[in-house]
Amino acid sequence: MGKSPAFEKELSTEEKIKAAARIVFAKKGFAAARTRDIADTAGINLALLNYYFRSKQKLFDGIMREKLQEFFGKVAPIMIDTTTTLETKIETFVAHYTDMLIKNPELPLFVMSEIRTHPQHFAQISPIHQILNESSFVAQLKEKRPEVHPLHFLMSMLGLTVFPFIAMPMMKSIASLDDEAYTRMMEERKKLIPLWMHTILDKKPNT
Amino acid sequence: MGKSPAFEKELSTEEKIKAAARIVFAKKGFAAARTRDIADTAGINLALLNYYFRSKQKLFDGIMREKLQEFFGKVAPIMIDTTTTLETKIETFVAHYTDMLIKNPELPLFVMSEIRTHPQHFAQISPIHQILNESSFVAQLKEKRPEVHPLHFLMSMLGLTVFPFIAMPMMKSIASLDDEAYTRMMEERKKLIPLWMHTILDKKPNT
DNA sequence: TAAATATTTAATCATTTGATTAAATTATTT
DNA sequence: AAATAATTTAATCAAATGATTAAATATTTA
Repeated sequence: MGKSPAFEKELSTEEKIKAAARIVFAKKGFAAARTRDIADTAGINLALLNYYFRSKQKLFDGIMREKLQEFFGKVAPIMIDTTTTLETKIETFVAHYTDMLIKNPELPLFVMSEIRTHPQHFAQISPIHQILNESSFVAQLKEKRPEVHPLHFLMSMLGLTVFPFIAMPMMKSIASLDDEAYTRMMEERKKLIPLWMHTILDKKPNT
Repeated sequence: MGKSPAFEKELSTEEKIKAAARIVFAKKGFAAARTRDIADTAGINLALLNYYFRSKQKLFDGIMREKLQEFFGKVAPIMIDTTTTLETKIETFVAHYTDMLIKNPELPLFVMSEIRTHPQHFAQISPIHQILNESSFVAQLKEKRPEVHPLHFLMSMLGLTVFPFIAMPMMKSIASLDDEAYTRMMEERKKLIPLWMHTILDKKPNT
C-alpha cells in the first residue's frame, strides 16, 4: 500500500499499530476495518498485530476504551466541581468539547455507534453515571429550574455542542463550507452556546 | 435464526427481504450485517436475496436511499413553505421529527454514519441543498437575526431535536430510564424545543 | 561471546461470507 | 393439459479474512 503516515519513525511497533488502528477503526468501524488495512497503515507485517494484541477484537477494545475515556473522562470533573458556578461549568464544558472535537471530529459518531451496538462497554465507565446522580451541575440545574428534568438541559447542551460534529459532512455540504470555515463556525459556537444555554435556563414558559 | 418477525405472512418475498434488511442493516451497519442474517430474519432461503436484489450492496443501497428520503424528505417542504411563519415551521419540524424518531430511534445514527463514510450518497438528495439556498426558513432566520449565520440555528434546532435519539442509549443509562420514560421526555421536548428556539432567536448579545 | 529472549517475516490455514448454480417446485399462461 | 415463467431449494464455490506458524533476525543478558 502507499506511504505510511508520518508517525512511522520514532514510535515503537506497538504504538505504530495503535496509531494506525485509531485511524482505521474511526474511519471504518470494527467490522469493515481489515487487519491488513491496519498493518498497511502502520507499515508493519500483519502477524505483528496478533503478536502484540492477540486479536483484532482485543485491539479494538483497547482503542475504544481509550476513546470512551477521552470523550467522557473530562466531563465528570467539570460537572462535579462544587467551586464553580453553573455558568462557568457550561462555558468550560463547551470550550473544552469544541476544542477536542475540532481535533477529533469523527469521535462522537465512533463512540455513539459503539454505545448503541454494545451498551455494556459504556456501562463500565463509572464517572459518567455520577453526572446525574451526584454532580454539582445537576444540583445547580435543579435549583434554577426545579420543574424541568435536568436531563433535558444536559442533552440540550450536548446536542448543541456535539451534534454539529456528528452532522459535519451534511452541514458542510448543505452550506458549501470547507473545513476551515466550518471550524470557524464551531469557534463561534463556543460563545453562542453558553449564551443560548443561559437564555434557555432563564426562560420560563408563559402561563 | 429462530422465529421470524410477524411480517412473515401477507408480504411478498421481496418485501420480506426488504423488511428484514431494514432491521439488520439498521442494527449492524453494512459490513457487520451478514446476508445469512437477513435471510434468516426474513425466513427465506439465502439465494433469494441475490435472485431479487443481485447483491448485498444493491440491497443496502435501496434501503439507504429509502432511509435518506425518510429522514430528509419531509424537512424541505416544511422549510420551503412561504405561507407559514418561522414559529410554525419550527413547531412543525420538531413535532414531525420527534414523532418519526420515536418510531425509528436508530435512524439518525444509521444515516449519519452513511453520510460520513459515503458522502456521495448524500449529495444525490437534491431537496436538502434547497434548505439553505432558497428556503423561506432561511430567509426568515436572516430577517430576524441578520448578524448570525442561519446555519447556526439550523444545526441548533437539529441538535436539540435529533441528538437525544443519537445519544438515547447513553442518556437512558445515565438517568436510569426505560423506553417509556424516555419517550415521555421526547414528547416533552416537542413543547420545550420550539420555546427554546424562540428564546435563542430573540436573545441578542449584550453590548 | 554464547545463550536467551524479543521481534519480525513470508507463507499458510481454517473459517466465513457473498454469490452462483442446477434442479425441483409452484404459479401462470397459452 | 401442456408449455412457459417465476420462485425456491440445497449444495457448492471463490475470495477474503483473522489468526497461526516455522524460521530468520535483532536485541539483550549472563
